[in-house]
Amino acid sequence: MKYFGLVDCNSFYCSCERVFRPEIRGRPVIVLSNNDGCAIAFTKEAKALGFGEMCEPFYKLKDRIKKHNVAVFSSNYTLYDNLSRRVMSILNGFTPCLEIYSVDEAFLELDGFDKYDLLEYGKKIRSDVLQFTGIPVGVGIAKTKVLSKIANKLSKKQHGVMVFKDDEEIDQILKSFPVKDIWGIGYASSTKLNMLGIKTAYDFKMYKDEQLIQKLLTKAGRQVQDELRGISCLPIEEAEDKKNTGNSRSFGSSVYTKSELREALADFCTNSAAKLRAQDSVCFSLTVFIQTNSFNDNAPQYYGTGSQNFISGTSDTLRLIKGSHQVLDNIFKSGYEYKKGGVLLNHIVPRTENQMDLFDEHSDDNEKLGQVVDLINKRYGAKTIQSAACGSNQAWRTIANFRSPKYTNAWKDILRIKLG
DNA sequence: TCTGGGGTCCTAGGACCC
DNA sequence: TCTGGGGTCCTAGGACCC
Repeated sequence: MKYFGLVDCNSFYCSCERVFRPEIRGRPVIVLSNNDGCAIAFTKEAKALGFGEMCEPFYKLKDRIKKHNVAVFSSNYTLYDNLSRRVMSILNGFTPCLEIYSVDEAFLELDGFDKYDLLEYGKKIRSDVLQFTGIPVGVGIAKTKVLSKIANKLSKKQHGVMVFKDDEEIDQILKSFPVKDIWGIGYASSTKLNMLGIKTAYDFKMYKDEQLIQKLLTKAGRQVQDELRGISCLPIEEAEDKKNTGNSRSFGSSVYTKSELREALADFCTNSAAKLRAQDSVCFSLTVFIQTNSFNDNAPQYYGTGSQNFISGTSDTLRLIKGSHQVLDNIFKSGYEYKKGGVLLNHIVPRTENQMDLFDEHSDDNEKLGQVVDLINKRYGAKTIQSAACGSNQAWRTIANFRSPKYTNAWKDILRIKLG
């Protein structure tokens, strides 16, 4: 019998901050999004104080944060990525078949493991991850991915581990599990299901008219229904190369000029190209967008977007920057207050499948330049070397007033321990 | 010019996820 | 004053072909 485990890190970003700051354990912690814009992660202590609404603007929370002595951090993605890798490497020791679903979640295939005590196995996973990384996790184990998600959610009340084995017990749980909280059922689908009188996961599981479900929720919704019934439709998916990638951000402060946007786009291209090279791929097309502040009702609004195709695939930062600037020339309109922009790379293929073009002047892309830049930045820290097009003025740079040190990847930030 | 049936490929946009 | 970023999958429909 095959089982699926879902391991999910508790309040992951907050837990990462706590690993190197023992004094804030037990204290409420909140982590902010880019530009310290809004709150995106909360510990259970913070939730108990009434925080926890996803993406609530930081400025609205300031007074309450001060009142309750909440520890606040800007997001520190380098730290979170690093700790995520450590967690995943521990999990890899528990199964040969691991799917890293997100920075803080992974599915484990447990094929033939039911001859062991799955509850004990779950506890062992939990205690090992905590011991070796300092990150607390919850473990849910069931016969399908959708059910393991539900088990995981309930594990929070069960000392961190929940195993679904007994069918009657599962039905009891599904009867009090709202259909809108099922993995794969979002707002649109749950509204449709509610209109059919389906309120709980159990209602959905037992609903007989499968053709209607297929029609209303498409194939994806039908698979969720079967997964609730214990019929596995969603296999573990091995990591694959990204099919699209990109980089976009809200600006630290508003920008008005084309030259500032050129700098920001150069920065986005630099980040995106590094991602491409990291998976040894090239892209054939690039999309740029720029937009004004949609929250400001009083200012004129504009959203500009445009694309450019490349004759041969590329991961050359300089070529991408040049392309993004050409698109910008087409879409830029002066007189607007720009607040956000981004670059998306499409039609990505492995470098080995790149189609060269005899008449393309770029066919001799300097791959080695990119590789050397990546190596230098890896060894000496991000942005040690970059294109001058990224500029130095950078009013658009992200604001991060509460950023923790790079404990795991900058020599100057490594903790020192004094003995005696 | 009109008429039919069958097929592929591509793109935009919706829905969902963390 | 201050409002996140990065993905995937699916479907409908247009363009094109025989």
